[in-house]
Amino acid sequence: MLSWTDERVELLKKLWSDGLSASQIAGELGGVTRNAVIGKVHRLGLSGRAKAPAPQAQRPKKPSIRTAQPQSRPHTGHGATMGNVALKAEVVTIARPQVEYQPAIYALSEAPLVENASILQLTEQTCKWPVGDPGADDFHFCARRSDTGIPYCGYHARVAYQPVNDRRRDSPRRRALR
DNA sequence: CCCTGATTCGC
DNA sequence: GCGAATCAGG
Repeated sequence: MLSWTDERVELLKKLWSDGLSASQIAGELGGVTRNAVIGKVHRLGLSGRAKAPAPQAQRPKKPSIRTAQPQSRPHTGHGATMGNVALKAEVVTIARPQVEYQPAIYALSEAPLVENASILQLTEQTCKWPVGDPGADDFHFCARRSDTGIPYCGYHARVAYQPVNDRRRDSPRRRALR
């Protein structure tokens, strides 16, 4: 069993005060259940968080990396004036889900916000993709910018969620329609 | 049924 | 001290 080292306790305190749920913290720490986390929180006297964990209520939204489908396309060949075309194009642009396009904007070559980032240095704006063997000394997190509302940079978002898309493509529902 | 934190109690 | 089992609740 992994013991509560000073480092792990420190991380627990940080994540707990950040409003993460016990199960989320257990997932970050690894090797412990949410019950263990809650038990530790109580023994540390941390129960009763200052701020509400926000309305993160039910399951976290799974960001979709599907290829964006424009709601409409400007009809360039059917008598629309230049002005109309421009107007439609503008509407389409506004309707674009930003998450879908961010991966194309963020290249893997961008420098991490924090070099060799430890989990303690990750924020809402840093990619949480683990790099290397978690047991190795040089283990760290990607930490490239990710302010798209998803926990990964553009590159790792593709890596992380592509399998989900594949599964969706082969869902029973889709097979039935084929 | 998914999830949440709180509590108990054998280890 | 630890955490699984259990409880009460959203």
